Parts: sequence; C-alpha cells; structure tokens
Amino acid sequence: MVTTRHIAAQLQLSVSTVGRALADDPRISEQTKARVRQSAQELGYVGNHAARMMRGAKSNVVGLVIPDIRNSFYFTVAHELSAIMAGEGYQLMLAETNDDRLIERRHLRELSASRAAGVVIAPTTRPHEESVTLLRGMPHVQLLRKHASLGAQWFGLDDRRTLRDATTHLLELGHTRIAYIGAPADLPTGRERLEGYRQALSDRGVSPRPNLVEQGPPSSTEHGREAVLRLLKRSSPPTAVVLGSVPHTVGVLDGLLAMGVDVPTDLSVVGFGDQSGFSWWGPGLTTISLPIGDVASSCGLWFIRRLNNPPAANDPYESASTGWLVPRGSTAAPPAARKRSA
Amino acid sequence: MVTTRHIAAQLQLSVSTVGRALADDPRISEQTKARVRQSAQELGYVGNHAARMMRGAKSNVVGLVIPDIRNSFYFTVAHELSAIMAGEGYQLMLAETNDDRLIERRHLRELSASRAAGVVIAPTTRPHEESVTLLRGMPHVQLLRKHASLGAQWFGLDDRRTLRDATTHLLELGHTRIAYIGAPADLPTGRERLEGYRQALSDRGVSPRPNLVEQGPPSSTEHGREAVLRLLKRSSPPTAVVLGSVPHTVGVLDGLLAMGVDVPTDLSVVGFGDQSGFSWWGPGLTTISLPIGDVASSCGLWFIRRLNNPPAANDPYESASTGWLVPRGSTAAPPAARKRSA
DNA sequence: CTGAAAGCGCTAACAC
DNA sequence: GTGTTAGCGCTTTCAG
Repeated sequence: MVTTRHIAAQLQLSVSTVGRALADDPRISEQTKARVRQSAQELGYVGNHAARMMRGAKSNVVGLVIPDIRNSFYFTVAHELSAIMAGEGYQLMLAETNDDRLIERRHLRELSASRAAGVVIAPTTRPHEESVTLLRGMPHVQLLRKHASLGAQWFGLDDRRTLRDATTHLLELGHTRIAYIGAPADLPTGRERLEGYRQALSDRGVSPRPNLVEQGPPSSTEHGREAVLRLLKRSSPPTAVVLGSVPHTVGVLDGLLAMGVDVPTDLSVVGFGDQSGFSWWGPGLTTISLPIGDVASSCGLWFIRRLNNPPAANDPYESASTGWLVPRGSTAAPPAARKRSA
Repeated sequence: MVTTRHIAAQLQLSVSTVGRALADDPRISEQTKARVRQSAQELGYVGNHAARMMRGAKSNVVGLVIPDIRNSFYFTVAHELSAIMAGEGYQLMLAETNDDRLIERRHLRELSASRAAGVVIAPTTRPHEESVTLLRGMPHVQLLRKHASLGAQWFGLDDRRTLRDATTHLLELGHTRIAYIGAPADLPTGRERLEGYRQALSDRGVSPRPNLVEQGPPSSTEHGREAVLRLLKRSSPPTAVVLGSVPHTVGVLDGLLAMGVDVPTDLSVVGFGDQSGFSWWGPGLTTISLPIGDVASSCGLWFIRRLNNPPAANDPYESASTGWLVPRGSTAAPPAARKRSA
C-alpha cells in the first residue's frame, strides 16, 4: 500500500510537505503541489482513513440499525438516508438486527469500535443494557420505532392516529366487528397502534372484543397470513380487519387470495402503508399511505446538522408524521348494512 | 474516549499488560485479567478499530455497491449478504450508485480510503477508469451485473437463457408479434437479455421486428410504463410482451392497470423476476422467478473464503444461475390462434 | 516555503 | 508475569 512516505521518497521531499501539498495548504508552492499530485496519481495513492482518525479526524460512517432491509419501510429509509448522507460525505453502514437484541448489540459494538460518527436506529423491542450504554457514547436518533431508554430524539409516525383513522373509516362504513392484526404491545409502536384502534372504537361507542385482536412478531408476514385465517374461522368472524404493520399486511393479502375470500363482500380490509403492489391486489387495497421517505429525509437532515454542529444540549426532539387514507376497493359497508339499505 | 491508557493508569499497570489482558494472552495471570476486564467494563472501554488497523489488523468492512436498494433484487442481495457477513464478523457498507459512475467512483474512493476488506459490486454501465484502478487494489467480486474491466469473478444469472425461456413460452402459445422491454445493450445484462429474446425468436423462425424492442434506463419504472403504452399505440401492436428487468416489470404492470388493458386477452405479459405483489396483479403475473437470494449467498460464502484465505491467484470464477417460469394468468394464446381454434 | 519531531491508540518485539 | 520501546500513516506544532 502506497503512503505519503513513498511519495516523499520519490520526490525527495519530507512527508510533511507531501501531506500539506495533498491538503492544499497555502504555504506550499504551486509547483510542488503539482509534482506531489502527479506522483500521488501515478503511484495510486489513497489516503488512509484510519490514520487520519487517529489524528483526531472524525469518522464519516453513520450506522443504520434496522430490523430487516426487505421491509419497504426500511429500504425506503435506507435509500433516502443513503442519498442524503452521501451528499454530505457520510457513508451508511447497514446493520440488520432481525429483531434480535443480541445482534443489535453486536452491531452497536462494532459501530462503537469504529467510532462511527453517529447511528440512526429503529430499535428492537427491549434493547440490551449495553446497547443503551454504547449509544450514549454516540450521537444517535431513533427512527420509526422508539424506546424511552434510548433518548428523546425521534422521527416517526403518529401511530395512534394512523390506526384511529384507519379504524374510523371502517366504523363510518357501518362495521362493528372490526378485527386488528398487529405487533404486540411490548413494542412501543405496537402499543400505540393498538391504542389508536381501541380509541376509534370507543369514540364511537363500540365495545372492543379482545378475541378480535391478533398480535404477533412485527416482521413476520407469516403472522399476518395465519392471523387472518384464524379470525375467519371464529364462530362470529369479523366483517372487517385493520392492519398494523407492512409485513402483516403482505401476509394478510397473500392469505386472503389463497383462501379465495371475497373482498370486500365478505371482509373489508384496511392496509398499513402503501407500496408497489398494494393497488394491484384484488379490488385494490384501501390503505393508509405513510410518508416514510419524508420522515427519513427529515431525520437525515436533522441528524447531519447535529453531527456537524457541536452537540450543544441533548434537547429532546420528536417529529411524528401522519399518513392519509387511500380509498380503493377493499372496503365497503358490512353485509348487515347492505341488507338494511336494500 | 477511554483508552487502554486509562485502564492502565487506574490499575497501576502498563498499557501492554492491559492490551494483553484484553486479548486474553496466556502469559497474563487470571487475576490481572479479571481486574482489567472489570475496569474496562466500569470505564466503558471500547477498543479502537482505527488504531488496530494501523497495527496491521485488517478491516472488517465489506462494501456493497449497487444501483438502488429499493429494487427487490438488491434488497434481497443486501439482506442475504448482511446476514452471512455479520456471521463472519464483517460489516456491510451500503453504497448506492443510482447508476451514476461518478457516484460509484466516490463510493469506491471512500471504501479504498477506509481500506475495506473487500467489495461486492453490481457495476454501472461503464465504470470510471479510476474505479477500475481502485478495485484492483481491493478483493472484489461482481454480482448480477458484470463488466469485463472489473475482472472475472462474478455471480449472477444466465440472463440469455432467462429471456430465451420467457420468450419461448410466448412462442409456444402461438404469439409472433412479441415485444421486448428492457435495458439498453451497453449494459452487459441488457445485451444478454436482448440476445436471449432474439435467439428464441430466430430459433422458431420468427423474424424480429426492431420496432417492438423498447430499451431504456435499467432502474426506471417510468420507462416500463411509457414503453408499454408506446407499444400499444403502434399501428400493428404486439400481442405479447416480455420484460427484461424488475423495475420495468413494475412500470408495465402499473401502466397496464391504469390503461385498463385486458390481460391476457389483448396482451400477454411475461415478467422478470418474482416479488411480493406480482401474483396479486390482475390474473396473476406469469413470470420468470429468479433465485436472487441463492445467488447472493453463494457469492457471499465464496467471497468470505477468498477474504480469509490468502488471495492465491486471481482465478476466474463465474457462476450463472437459472430461473424458472412461473405460469400464472397473464399469458394465453394470441387472438389469431384463438379465432382459428374456435 | 520546507523539514524534523511528536503523538493519536494499539500491538509486538524485546527485555527482565 | 509484566514493563519498555518502537512504529503503523498521518497531521501538526515548532524550527528553520
């Protein structure tokens, strides 16, 4: 590997002169600079980041810690952040946790060891104690998911409102037996979403039925598929279902298609998030479209400012974005209402 | 930031003893090791990667250079590689090029500056000369895409065969006016796929019509949408279309749905790749399913072996995987054939 | 305008 | 079993 020493030797100069020339120091003559650059070019010199960091240069690596890059939320986030970070000279280190807190910890250890400039994280349900400590040592911001132990800087969605709006849409159509499929309440977003669903029901005086709530692993499409099948087998099945995560939505759509359920005649469905393909499904999926790209870019811009400026105070900052209902064909009035109006 | 020196000071030891204790060197007494570990724990010591690298430790960073993480091919690749690499102690640096060779060059400069252990790359159409030089200095392997200048280590698809099979399926149904929408021929995969399409036609004695070939940017769903609309406006439109990339497929499906084209009655469609949602579309998309996950994990495993073993020779190694046709509802016999058989 | 020397945090000879 | 020392590649005083 060629170093500044090699250039210095070839040019009969000192390493410091070479270093200054490469850094475009005004004290160095243009002629010398030209010779140095020339030589560097020829030898294929590439500055050593590690050495610079030892001299106090800050890392240009930002960690992105997420459950699964195949989830459309997270690849959208990765894409937006990657673009913004690259524009500012940062590189994105991809760290998938697979919703495992030990894997999460390992990634954070690595990021800490490489003295990452910062971390953007969608944490697991209950991050390891060491993860909390490690993050305290690095500038960081939470994205989409939020855990109190990791500080009060967060960009995400108004999860409660999202599910309240989705559920309200079904209530307005006349549904009362509305099921919910989502993540368990130990995940903060899961809790908020469930709460939104419940709130919408109680706002309309509909009493919630616990056996219409199906909770399972947040990143599992399997859970979506199985949950909807279980619901339809109930003695008094729901007339509508509202979904609380993207993977669950995908699973439910697959399951309903496989079972040949007639949507919206036999069941109305409101999805969570909008992605390529949801509009293709059956009569078109009515869903809550969520501005993930915008959330990610706001987060990225805010975080960069924080990285570049002295981290003055640890001011709390939270930003909750809201989505909007995209009505398509998968929701309609329930059978009872239709009979009545006929 | 706490260093080995701090630990040494606190314990009245030398830095080397501390270093050895942390490295679990057999020469250090268990008691000292325990004290050191204890102190490290308390102080929140995390080893400095940069310093280790300066002492000759190799980087544990592998760059993943791809056009766009939102493409299902590439997020599948990222997920598989990430899992495999993490298992071996490597971290994945995500670098999106957006199909821009200058961005690609910038990422490679960064990876080179951080002395990345290696690079997995799906190169742009014609990588910059400097990119070629930079890659020569790092172990690397090409994935899915291939450019001769970047060496002969490659994992990907048998692109020609994939499109030959797709086209043959349509020919067997009786189509002769078969259009192709794909990437331009200056992208090696684009060339191969076009060639496969042509070969299938000529194998059956069908003369190719140049005006049924629509080429455009490989990562643009827009191109897919617009190309299929253009094709259907031709004076003698095709009775079938075969697709040559995932984004083009997505665009075509959106376009056909928006236009309300009756598939397969008015047009048969064979997609490229299979992803969540393709089976939901209209009558279900007939498509070529491609084992991207397997390609990525083979690539990852092979590459890790290469990284760990001395890079003996630069033996060429190429692996082309093949997909299989998934027949669903979007293909049928052409109108002429239907009339004849009626 | 350029050079010599120190030191970032760590490891590995080389002492004792 | 532990300490001393040198040096990885670079930047940055401090000298000329």
